[in-house]
This record gives sequence, structure tokens and C-alpha cells, in this order.
Amino acid sequence: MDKGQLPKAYEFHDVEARIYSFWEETGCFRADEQSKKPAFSIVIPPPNVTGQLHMGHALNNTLQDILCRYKRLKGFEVLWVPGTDHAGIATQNVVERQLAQQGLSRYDLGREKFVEKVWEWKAQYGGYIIKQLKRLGASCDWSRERFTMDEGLSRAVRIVFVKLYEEGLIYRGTRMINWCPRCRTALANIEVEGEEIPGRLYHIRYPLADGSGELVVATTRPETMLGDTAVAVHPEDPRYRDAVGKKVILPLMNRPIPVIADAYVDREFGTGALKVTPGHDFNDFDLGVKHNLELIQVIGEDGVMTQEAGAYAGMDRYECRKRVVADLEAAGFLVKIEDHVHRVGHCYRCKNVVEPMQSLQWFVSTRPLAERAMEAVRDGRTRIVPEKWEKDYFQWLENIEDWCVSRQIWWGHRIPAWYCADCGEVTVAVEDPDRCGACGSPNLSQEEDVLDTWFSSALWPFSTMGWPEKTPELDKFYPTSVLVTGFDILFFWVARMMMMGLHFMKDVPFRDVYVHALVRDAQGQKMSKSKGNVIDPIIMMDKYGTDALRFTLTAFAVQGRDVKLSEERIEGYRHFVNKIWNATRLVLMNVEGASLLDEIPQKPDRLAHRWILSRFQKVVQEVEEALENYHFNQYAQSLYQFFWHEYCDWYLEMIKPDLYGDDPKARLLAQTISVYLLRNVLLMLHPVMPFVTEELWQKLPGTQGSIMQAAFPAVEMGRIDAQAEGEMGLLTGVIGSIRNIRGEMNISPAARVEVVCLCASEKDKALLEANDRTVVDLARLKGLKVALHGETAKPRLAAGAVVSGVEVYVLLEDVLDFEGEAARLQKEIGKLEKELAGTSRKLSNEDFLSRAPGHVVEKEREKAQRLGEKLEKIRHHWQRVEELRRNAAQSAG
RNA sequence: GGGCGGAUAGCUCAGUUGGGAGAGCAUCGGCCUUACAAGCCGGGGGUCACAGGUUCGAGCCCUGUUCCGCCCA
Repeated sequence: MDKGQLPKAYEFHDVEARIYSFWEETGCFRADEQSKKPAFSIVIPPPNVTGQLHMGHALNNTLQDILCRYKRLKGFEVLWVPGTDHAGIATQNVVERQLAQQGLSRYDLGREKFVEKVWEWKAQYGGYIIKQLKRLGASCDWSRERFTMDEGLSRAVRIVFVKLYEEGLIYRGTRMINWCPRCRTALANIEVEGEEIPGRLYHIRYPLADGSGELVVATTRPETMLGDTAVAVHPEDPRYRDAVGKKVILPLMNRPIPVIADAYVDREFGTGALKVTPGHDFNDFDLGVKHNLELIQVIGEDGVMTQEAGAYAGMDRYECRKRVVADLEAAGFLVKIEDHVHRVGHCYRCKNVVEPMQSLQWFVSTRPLAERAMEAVRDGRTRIVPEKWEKDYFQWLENIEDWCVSRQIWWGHRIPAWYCADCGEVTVAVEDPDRCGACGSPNLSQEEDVLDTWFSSALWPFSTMGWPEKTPELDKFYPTSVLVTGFDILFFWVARMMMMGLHFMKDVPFRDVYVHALVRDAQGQKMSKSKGNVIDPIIMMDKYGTDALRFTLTAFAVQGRDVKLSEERIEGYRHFVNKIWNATRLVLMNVEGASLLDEIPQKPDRLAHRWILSRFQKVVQEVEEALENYHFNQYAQSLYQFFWHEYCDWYLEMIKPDLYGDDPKARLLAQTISVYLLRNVLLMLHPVMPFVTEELWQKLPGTQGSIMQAAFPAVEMGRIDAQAEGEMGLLTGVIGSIRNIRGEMNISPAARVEVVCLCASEKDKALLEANDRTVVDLARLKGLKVALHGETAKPRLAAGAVVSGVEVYVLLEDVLDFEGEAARLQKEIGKLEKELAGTSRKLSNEDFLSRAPGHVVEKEREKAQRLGEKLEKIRHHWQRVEELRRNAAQSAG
């Protein structure tokens, strides 16, 4: 690639595509499991194979990519394992919807044909999100891309299932589970989202069988009354003491059911009498077991009322609710209906209301596994960052319930269990058996259900590295260094990987878990298609470039707070990309053909060099510290501040005379150092802005190959130069004060003015004299005169300021606006007086003097003195201006 | 009902052992100064939600209140 030439603007479209192929072709992303370098590894949270890249993915993968690219530059052997998840229910839904358009259901095709169709669909569209990840710049080792239904991973799933079964940690049993009537499958408890919705509380009369009265129950789900098998009251509730042990007649069904007493009943809720439906409610189910109640299933798996619902059989559950209420009212059983907000469980995939029901399913006994998962975090083998998430992690694991892992769908890992038609025994095996393990009969049929997708995801950190084989990858890269993920899957995924990793690898799956926030819109609302507030990362990359999008997400990735994103912010950070481009352009224009110095002198004679080199060291430290601690926003902001406001605004402006000038030594030094810094800033920016930094890197002199193969800058403590930073403070202060006067006095930038600086010390005087060219250029002066106090008379017709003891006078001669200057000084005096008053108050406080630490008091004294001196000088100048103002007013009048 | 987090400039947010309230964007004023108008220079703008407490000193620590968000039942 050509060195030293840069188009006027950054054309990111061409550059991004070209550079990504370059990286792939040169094998920059490939991890070497034989490498002697220290290992750094990450497994990607596998996106759904059906998925489209959204902002959550963009944030998640940008952060991972930053860590991977940073660690490569720091000399680590980096493995980032990519891949996708088969997303059982979601993917099946997509293909079923497609079939529905042709008027077909999956049952029309049959299992085998349907699964084939899904594979076809996957082959056609499944790689889409991978392409999008590449577009984002993700530096994954694509040669190791995995899919949860790969042969190897499927085998791992089988082995894990069989092993857990043999260990008694997987069992099949009849339990209450959550059922999604839309997806027609059981769900794990955490796959149900409770959502508050406005509903109604129906008060229904249940007459006592002996005619001695009635009980009124309150329910939000009147249709379930058809399956009631008891009414429960609190044993100490005086209202119902007499009814306990009696029977009531269930309205509409005319079935006698018992009145039972149980302390579970909340006396405050409703009427204090609870209808009990063990078939369709978790709590009622427990009551039913405890009181030996009959369980009647009135709602079927399709959400339609069963034969048990009598006259209501065949009705949809919501239709049935309406009919039941109408019938109750007609028969005089309905007391009243109240508005009532309550929580209702929804399927996390399809958002339909789930139905609790009893069902025969496969479960994982999670308690023993959970114990070790907690242990590992407690003793620090795995660290969760930010720490506050540990609490949620522990709380969930402490209250964990058995995990329902069977799903009544077709797309997924079919459970490796076979039922014998002859003896009824179950054979669970890794290899498909041809005979029953119990009786030897060949009449076997495999379990129809598949496993929860999260079952295979839980194995991801080791299954992707070749487990159960003992692979060099596992040796080198397990446990992984860090898992980067959103808090929404802390339980679904992270906790389960911990359990499986510890059980099967005998070690944690990752050292750190970095939990990042959700991406929301500018108003803090969750992005969703229905709200129409989705910002599509692909569109943003098209409009502003990938680097701008990545930098924006990073700059807003503050620990513990959601990322509120708007297009304006991305647009804003595009300006930063542009700034980098143009600064590089400036430097390149001025170094063409130069043979730069091999080394940078320890103490360059120009202040600007010493200062920027000192600042640079501190920024390297800041950046490292930020990245090592996952303070991504700080990482982005340190570099933004340094590059734009120090390197560009001050340093480059200060060395322009050297770059343009004809002093060959000064020129070479400025060329060398500006290039050196640029190279290193690009290196530090590379993890977050991979494309533009690679493009510019290759244009810079002194670079070879890809920026990805270079080394991160090392901190050189010896270059930290407090004196240079202090001197620079005075210099920028003086320039700033002149600019301030120009701005406030409305002096045209074109007008060159004369400035006199009166210094309190020889040191300050020497400093300003040595850097007079800088002051003249950056403050746009005609000339600068530097003198000691008392050496020259104070200028009369001038606007003035005081900076660190230096009196700065901008000579305005006949154009001085006395009114304006007097007002400006008044404002300044007011500020100083206020500040001084605060300091004086402290210093006159005996308690402060006696109790505050010495250095704090000393600092306050210095401040008071500094302010006092400054105030005196400004006041003095103001008096002189006032005098002029009055004289002018007189002569005018 | 239980738990957690948040409230700082118009907006979005930093603020790491308690000791001079900051940034970006927006806004206002002035500039096409030969890297960049996607830019440069300058200005204005905050009772740090409220009420107490601890302390010489509180945005920061403690207690309570209000509002917002999330998780769990």
C-alpha cells in the first residue's frame, strides 16, 4: 500500500470491506493452540441462527472485539470462538410461519421432512448474522465457527445427557410445568415472563352443600373453576371457621367439593376464600398434593377446553371465560366484578399467555450443580463484573428449581432415550441402541421430545473446543478468560455454563464474567419493532461507518447503566473518525520523503514535545487500566480527549512552524515525534476503531504489515515530565487569556494585536520568551513583549488578565472599548471575590485549621494567596480602565 | 410484598479512599486562519431529587421521604 498519500475524505465503505478481507486472508484472527504466548480466550454468546444483528449484538460484540484486539496487541495468543445457536423454538417458528404461507403445517410434512426443511432454511439464511458480525469488524477465528447442532456439539450434548442420567441428575417425571399453548411445548420456569396486565377479579358464590349458606371466592381466571376441586380458607379466619370440613357445590358443574383450611391462604386478598384448581396453578397444585385433592385438567395443550370442562369442552380458553362468566351471572352466582391488575406469565418466545399444567417431562436436578456454581464465585475462581450482579446470581441459584429440559418441538437435539414396547423400560444411551437395555427387546422407539436449546448452550465453552476429546485447544484455552454478555441471560446461560463447566471440566468455564447493559433508545425505552424505535446497526454502519458506531457504543458503555443510544450520537462520533483522518493527513503531508529519527531524544528541547510525550505516557496508563477493568467508556474518553484536545488542538498547532519551517533539525524532530505519537495513538484506538486505524497505519512511515501484528505501546515512566506539564499550563493559560479577551472584546480573528506580558519571575519570563513564537501564532498576535514587573510601565490602553501571576495586556490603543472592558473586568472580579470568600471562610474557621490535615490547610492557604494576588492585580487594572472610561465620558459630554 | 439500581448543566452522562462541580452533545457570539466548516476560537448555563444526621468540611458516608427503572414472589 502507498505510504504518505491520503485522499481528502475517509471513504469508509471501500476501506472496511477491503480491510476485513485483508485480515481474513492474512490469517490475523486465527488462534494457534500450539503457541507459547499466554492465552486469552473468549467464546461468543452465540446469536440465534435465525437472528439479525441488533444493537445488543453490536454492543456485545464490539466489547468482545475490543478485548481481543487489545490482548493481541499486548502479546497474547487470542482465541475468539464464534458460532450460532440453533434456537429451537424460534427457528422452528420461523419455518412454520413460512410453511403456513403455503397453507401447510409441520404435521403435514412429518417430522423428518420438516427437520430437513429447517436445515435447508438454515443453509440459505442462517449465515446472515455471521456476515453482519464480520461487517462489525469482529475478529473471531472463523476457522473454528461452530453451530450448536454440529455433529461434534450434538455428540457432546448426548454424552452430557447420558452421564447426568446415569448420575441420577436427569430424571423423567410428572410435574407442574409451564406450557405454551402457541408453541405447543413445555417451558422452563425462567422462560416465562411475568407481565402486569389490567384484568378483573370475579367474585363468585359457591353455595354450601348443606344449604347453610355460601362462600364467595375471588378469582382472576373464572374459566379454571371448572377444574376446582376444593375451596381453601385460612384456619384462623373467623368468617369461615364453621365452613371448614363442609362441602360446597361447584356452580355450573354441580360438583360437591370440600372446604379445606390452610395457612397458605391470604386472608386479605379478595374474600379470603380461595378456589383451588390443582390442574392449572402452581400453588393450587401444592395445596392439592398436601390435601390429597383430585386434579382435573380442563384446559388442553392447545389452549382449548377438554372433555373435563363438560359443556364448555372444545371452546378456546378465552371464549370459555366469557361463557362461564355469562352463565354464572345468569344463574345468579356472580357477585361482582372488580378491576384488578395482576401478573400473568407469558412465553418469552411468542409472548402468549402460558398455561400451568401437569405434564410428563424430563428434568435436570440442579441443586447439586448449583451449589458448586455458587462456590466458584464465592471463592473467586470466577469473578462477576460489575460485582452487583453476583447478588442476582446467588439469589437465583439459591432458589433454583429443577430444570425442565424437554421440549415438544422437532428442531433440536432429540433426547437420547428409548422406550421399550415390551417391558416399558427406558434405555438412555449415547449411541442409538437396537435393543432394550432391560429386556433385550428390539421394539424400541425414541423419545419424541428434543432438549431445551439452552442445554446445548450450557456446554458451549468446552463443546466448541472439541470436548469430549482431549484437545490442544481445551488445554490451551480453557477456562476462557472472560465471558461478555448481557444481564438478561445471566440465569439462562451464564449460570448454566457454570454448572456444566464445573461438572464436566472440573473447572470454571471463565475467569471473568463481564455483564454489560441493554441498549435503549434516547428516551430510555427498550428498543422494539412494535414501538418503532429500533436503531438498526447495519443502517448506522452504512451511514456513518463501522468505527463511528463502535466508538459510540463504547463511549456509552458505562458499568451498571443502560446505553441510551440515538442516531445523533453516532453522527457526532463520526466527526472523531474524521478528525483522526485529517490529523493523519496533516502529518503525512509534512513527512513525505523524510528519513525519520530512529529514536526520540529523552529530553527534546522544545516544550511541546516534552509535554505531549509526558501526557502520552499517562494516557497509555489510563487506557490500560480502563481496559483491564472493563471501563470501556473511560477507555474511549481518554483517547478522545487526548487525541483531539491535546494532540490536535495544542501539539500539532504548536509544531506547525517546525514542520513548515526550514530548520532541518527542528523539522526532523517534529516529524519524528508527531509520527511516533500518531502510530501509538492509532494502536491504542485500534481495538475500538479497527478499520480507520488499520487504513492509516499502513500509510504511516515506519510501519509494516497489519496494525494487528504490532505491539501496544509500553509505558516509559522516564518520560513523565511534571515540569513540562506545569510550563505548558502557563503557556496555554496565557494563550487562553488572550483568546478570551479577543472573544469577549469582539476582536476580529483577522486582526493581529500586540501583547505585553509582565512576569513575576525570571523563570516565567524565560519560558514565555522561549515560546514567543507559539504565543504569537496561537493567539494571533502582531508581537509579544515579555518583561519583568516594574521593568516597563503597565500599558494604559489595553485589556488585561492575570494568569498564574503573569499580567497579560492586549494592547488595543484607539479601539479599546472602555465600557466593555470595565464590564468584563467587573465580571471577573465578581467571580474571584466569590471564590476568595469561600476560601477565607474556611481559613478563619478554627476547627478547620485544627482538625483538617496539614496539606489540606496548606493548599487552602496557597489558594487564598493566589486568588488574593490575582484579585488585586485585576482590581488595579480595572481602576485604570474606569478612569479612562470616565475621562472618555467627560470629553464626550 | 421482597430485593436491586438510578435521580448531577437544556439532553445523555462521568465524578475510584469525603477536601477546588466536569465531559460530550445542544445553545449563543466570532471566524472558509493553506489537516479537518464532519472544522477553529470564545461565552453562557447546575440549591448535585427532597428532609434530616455524622464531620472542621458531604455530589460522595448514615437515616428517612418522593419519583423512575429492573428483577423476584
